[in-house]
Amino acid sequence: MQERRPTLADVAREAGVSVTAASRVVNGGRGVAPHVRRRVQAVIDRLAYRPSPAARALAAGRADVVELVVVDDGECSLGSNPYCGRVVAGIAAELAGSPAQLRIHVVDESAAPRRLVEVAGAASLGAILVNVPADLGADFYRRCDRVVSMGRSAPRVPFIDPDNVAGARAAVDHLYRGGRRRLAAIHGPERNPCAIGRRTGYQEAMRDAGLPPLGAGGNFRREGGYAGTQRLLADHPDLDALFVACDVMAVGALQALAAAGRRVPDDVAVVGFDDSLLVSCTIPPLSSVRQPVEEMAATATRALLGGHLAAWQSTFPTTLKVRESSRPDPRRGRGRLRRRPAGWPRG
Amino acid sequence: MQERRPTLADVAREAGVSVTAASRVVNGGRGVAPHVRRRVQAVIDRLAYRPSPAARALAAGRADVVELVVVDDGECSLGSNPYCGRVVAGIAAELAGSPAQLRIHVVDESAAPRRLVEVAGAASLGAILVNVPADLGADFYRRCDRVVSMGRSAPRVPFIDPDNVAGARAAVDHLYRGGRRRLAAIHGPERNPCAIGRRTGYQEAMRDAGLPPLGAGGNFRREGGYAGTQRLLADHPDLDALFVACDVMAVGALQALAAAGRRVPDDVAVVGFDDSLLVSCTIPPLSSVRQPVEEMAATATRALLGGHLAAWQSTFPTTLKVRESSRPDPRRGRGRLRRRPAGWPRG
DNA sequence: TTGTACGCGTTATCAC
DNA sequence: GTGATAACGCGTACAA
Repeated sequence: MQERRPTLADVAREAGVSVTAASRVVNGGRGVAPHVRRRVQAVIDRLAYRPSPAARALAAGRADVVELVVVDDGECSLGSNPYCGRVVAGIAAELAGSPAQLRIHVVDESAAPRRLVEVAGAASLGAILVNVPADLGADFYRRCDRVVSMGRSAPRVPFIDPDNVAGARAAVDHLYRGGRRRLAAIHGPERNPCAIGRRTGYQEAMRDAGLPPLGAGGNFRREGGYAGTQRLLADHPDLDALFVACDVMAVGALQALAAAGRRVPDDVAVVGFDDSLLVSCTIPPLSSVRQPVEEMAATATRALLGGHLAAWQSTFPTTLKVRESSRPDPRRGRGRLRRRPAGWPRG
Repeated sequence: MQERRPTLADVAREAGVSVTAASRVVNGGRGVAPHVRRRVQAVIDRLAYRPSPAARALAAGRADVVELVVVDDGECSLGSNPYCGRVVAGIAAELAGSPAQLRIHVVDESAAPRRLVEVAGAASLGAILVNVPADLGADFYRRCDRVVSMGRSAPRVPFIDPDNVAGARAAVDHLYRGGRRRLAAIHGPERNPCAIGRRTGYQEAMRDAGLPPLGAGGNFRREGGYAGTQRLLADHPDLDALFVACDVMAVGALQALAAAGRRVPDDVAVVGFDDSLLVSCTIPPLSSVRQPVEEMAATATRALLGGHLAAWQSTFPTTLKVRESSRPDPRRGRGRLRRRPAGWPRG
């Protein structure tokens, strides 16, 4: 179907120079006379020469490939979780224009330990980890230090994460200012680092506000949000606000509230976390704490390409996106607002 | 950080055989004495030998890589469209276990013509195309015949698609049996092959039912669903069912209906298309025509790996998933025209 | 059945 | 500034 692709040797011969010179031109290397460079470049364009990634990888001992490793535990799979897609989009955007490419490994939870060893051994530019448990992250890091974890991992593993604590605090703050006082939360998985941060933020903010924390445990699934809301409604029928640790669960919460006959936001205000594509799909549209996943993934990618990763880490600010699900109820008067206690977090 | 990875030569030396024999064992080739095979295999395991993809690609002239090409036109980006994630998941699942890997190219609409040429030129195992317009698909096929388009493309380009026509018919059928007679549709982009199939199915089914088609054009975005629904409500205030060409638009439709004070499914039944993760996020849960995207992507991948792609094509059955948004209204008799509920219409 | 030797397209080292 | 040339790790005719 296609002719043999032109090689560097073809270019060199055609331009009347050595392959070394041609290689230098291709790679923008130093030590080539300007007129030679121009001549070679012309030939490259004419032949539509593209270097062979395989040969380049073999010779250089490293491939221009960023590995994306996603551990699929049912909650976080590419097919069913908006987060993963955003990560891919962010990496892809950063890689566009560079010769580097993105390779994806979706590994089943059970096969993860084995598969991660393989990927770590074969990684070149580096790897980005999504939903990789801390112990496996540490293991990976031991084998390959060119790695960034999306979200905190084991202590020394480079990571990038959103400011979960501040995000949760902002959500509580916003709900409090809207006059809500029976302010409950649905948390994520017990030991998930993101979930821990969001729970901490909620608890700190509630303590600062002098309110009792009302929490229900959960996973990061819709069903968990639904069940958690049912439990909370049973235990605290008078609750008037919900902070939910992720959008997917928040969707379940909205459904549970609707099923229980509570109006949103009139009876109960709801704020989710992630600001995923789901927020505009609910009725009413969901307030949510935005984490800039695409930018974070792009930053992680840049860090990998850059190289200096020793103890690298980065925390991105989160921003509260207020939508219909948490508009202040006009019936709640300002008079019901408590005075701000000392140490109340700034917005 | 890591020792030099063992090479095939290491394995051969360690096992006391030639590299050829070792290579045969690695690749499961024929012509190796059983006891030799076992001995070599033992060494491979002991050294944890993994063949170098780069060297293999260079020597064999082809890399074990499946290229996924997604044209990002704003409607179909990995970050914001559930469909793309499902494709990735399907390919990844099929590739798990094989040495082949998945490489992702998200190409901007404007850069698509240029980028597709590059990918086609460098493709090895082959490519899977998502949201690639027919003309570009034809162009790609001309340069590289190891390609499958997700959804119909230009005439000779191998493709895999859901049975859009039958899916749409099933949706209309279901709504009709639920007693709906003022049955409108919101279509997808004018020239999108999937959208065309769904529109055709709707129109055929309506004709067969002896009902006048009521259609509004749209894109595949939520806003399009919202606007289309508003238009339809304005033009046909008595409509009692909506078939929407994709879930994302259906979400918009649900919102528009809610804003207009129409109850779902009591006043208006809604059926979407795709059965994406959105269906369980709406209130009420959305009936939808399921297309098995993951399986389709896996099948496409298998086809690529298999090789015989000349004029290959495959159409997958769609199945209607009935949920709350289109439950038959008990007040409606089967086949009887509906009675107007009290308090309607308004606005 | 087994082994030798060359080629794949590129980078990098070192002489010129 | 330029150019031979040796790796890089593997597949595979071809010879034994």
